[in-house]
Amino acid sequence: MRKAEGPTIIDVARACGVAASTVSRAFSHPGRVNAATAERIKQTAAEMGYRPNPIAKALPSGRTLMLALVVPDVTNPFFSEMVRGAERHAAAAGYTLVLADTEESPETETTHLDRLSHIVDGIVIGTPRLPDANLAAFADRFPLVLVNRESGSVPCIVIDTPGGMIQAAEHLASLGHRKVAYLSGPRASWADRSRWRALQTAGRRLGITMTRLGPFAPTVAGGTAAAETVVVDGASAVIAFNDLLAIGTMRRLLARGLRIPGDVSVLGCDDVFGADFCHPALTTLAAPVQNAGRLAVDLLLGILGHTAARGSRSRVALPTHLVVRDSTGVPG
Amino acid sequence: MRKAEGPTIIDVARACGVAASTVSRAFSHPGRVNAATAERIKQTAAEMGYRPNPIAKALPSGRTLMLALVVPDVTNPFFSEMVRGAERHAAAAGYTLVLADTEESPETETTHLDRLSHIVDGIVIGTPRLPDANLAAFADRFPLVLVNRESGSVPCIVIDTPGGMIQAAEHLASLGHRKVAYLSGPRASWADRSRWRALQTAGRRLGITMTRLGPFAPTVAGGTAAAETVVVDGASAVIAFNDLLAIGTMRRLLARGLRIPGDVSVLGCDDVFGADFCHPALTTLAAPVQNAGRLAVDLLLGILGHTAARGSRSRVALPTHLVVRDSTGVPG
DNA sequence: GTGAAAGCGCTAACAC
DNA sequence: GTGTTAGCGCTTTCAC
Repeated sequence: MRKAEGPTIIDVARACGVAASTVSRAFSHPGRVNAATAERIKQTAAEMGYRPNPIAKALPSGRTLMLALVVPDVTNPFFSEMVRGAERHAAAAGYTLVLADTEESPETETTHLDRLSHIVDGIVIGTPRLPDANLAAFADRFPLVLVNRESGSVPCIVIDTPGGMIQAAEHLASLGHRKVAYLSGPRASWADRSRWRALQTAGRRLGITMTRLGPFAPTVAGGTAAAETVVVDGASAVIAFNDLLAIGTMRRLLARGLRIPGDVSVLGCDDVFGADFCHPALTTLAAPVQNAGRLAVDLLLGILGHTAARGSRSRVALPTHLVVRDSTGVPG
Repeated sequence: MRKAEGPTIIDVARACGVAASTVSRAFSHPGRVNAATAERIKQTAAEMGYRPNPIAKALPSGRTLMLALVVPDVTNPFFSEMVRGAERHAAAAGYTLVLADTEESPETETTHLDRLSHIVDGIVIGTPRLPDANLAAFADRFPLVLVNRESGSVPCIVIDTPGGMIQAAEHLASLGHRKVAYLSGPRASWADRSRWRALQTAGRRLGITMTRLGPFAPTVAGGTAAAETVVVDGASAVIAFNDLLAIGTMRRLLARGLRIPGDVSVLGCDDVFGADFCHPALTTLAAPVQNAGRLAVDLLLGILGHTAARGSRSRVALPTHLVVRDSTGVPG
């Protein structure tokens, strides 16, 4: 913004021969003002090119009509999808979206949360790395919605990957795998813990030996280290924390001369951009990420008192489904 | 934000036995206040947990310390990279980044620009779809920086893809290709026009027959249509507007039983996420996108009068380089 | 060097 | 219904 911009509410008021407050009402509470004058005001306001100043509006009302989305890594397609879902829904509701990237650091996460809380009306935070205590404390004094993380009674949108993990394990079991490795992601990640827990349970039930390898960086680059560990471990199939890690692992495995799925079957999580055109095409547990972003904003708007959703359940679980492609097959 | 939050400047002033204006100065213009009192003020402010209110600060100053980045598609990895570069640099300079997705629509672009101009101090817009006239008019009354688009004297960061196109054409010529097709992107795109122009020139010089196919959607999905056209056209090599289109084209070509690069060589632009692990790995013209995002913010900050860069050239061209992988080879 | 006071553009009681 | 009058929290002359 720049000083001395367009006309203010006062200029419009003067032009219409009414008080500034009437102009304000004409816009904010039409109905509390004579229909005819309201129309006349809007008319001249439009002619004068009057545009309400969001900042000035925010000061007394305490609401900026801005929402923030905090993610650990914008370049990760998983989060790009989330950003899109959130941005779309926010824009549709008349909100502006502020984006913050924590680059996987809990400290940056705190800093951003702190700064943003004075600027926006509410925050959606994707796969937070902060401890439960901090999250709870923050949510206590500020509208907050978590995505892909459960923490006390803080409202959240979770993707039921743990549930899907069972399906994934069954898929591998049916192909004949008896020794499966889980390539874990960030230790601070709630998603990682819950996935591993689900996998352990499924393994026991299906008679599969489950081992947990890692942690590895949840990126394509992280797959290099993961692949080495896989070779040593000797599992006939691996389930990666996410698709990026799975893709990176495949690349390295292939480079080391192993066949996929012949020697090792690889299964990812999320079905992000790239999972279908990598080589071999990745079998993965598809997550409705964009939808998660959208619903998170929806939940937040509900908390802010905009939607009928007010007071409804504050934990939404989204189903996943297994997409079988070419990276999994019978062992040997 | 929420009403009745923490302590205000007045509370701090009272606690220190000074005037509110002194507290204000202690933060905004230290030096214009006694060093000792300034220290005492900051001390107690910290103790009381005082946090300056950005909104209140923005009203009189007219500066919100927010910047906006407007892109046509956040889920496109090309723009995710740009977002990251911009976000990082903005955050480092103490600015908050607002993100807007136009979803390839010029109308939405206008709407966003309009809305944002009242909220942020400056705007970076990636590969705008708006006509030059609109862009110029807007830039005239508001700090604006273009990325990947040149328009009159509006400050911009351009990636020298046209220059790189020559290199790409030479690469194909040296492999023996004599008939090359350009798979074009959005017609409203400046990048598309300049790439095609460079290609025509290079084609003439190298004795290559260049044909322009399309336009196609600059996405993986857009590649399906492109591939069909390529088959009909009969070119031995294609250069796609971007990597996504190239990847989509390869998928479809492969599905139709053609060999790459045997039957058709495919060359992309940008070297985005996925270009290295798609199949076959894509030969592409690498663009320093993240850097472009960073520099765009830098240029904008310069315009806002923050950096020494003030008054320096307002058009920065970034070099590209060809990354040869497996999707190009000798024809036949 | 510091205090008092007048806004920034808009909203929200509270009168009339 | 509409005008008047305070602010929202901070910055910024302008005195002293």
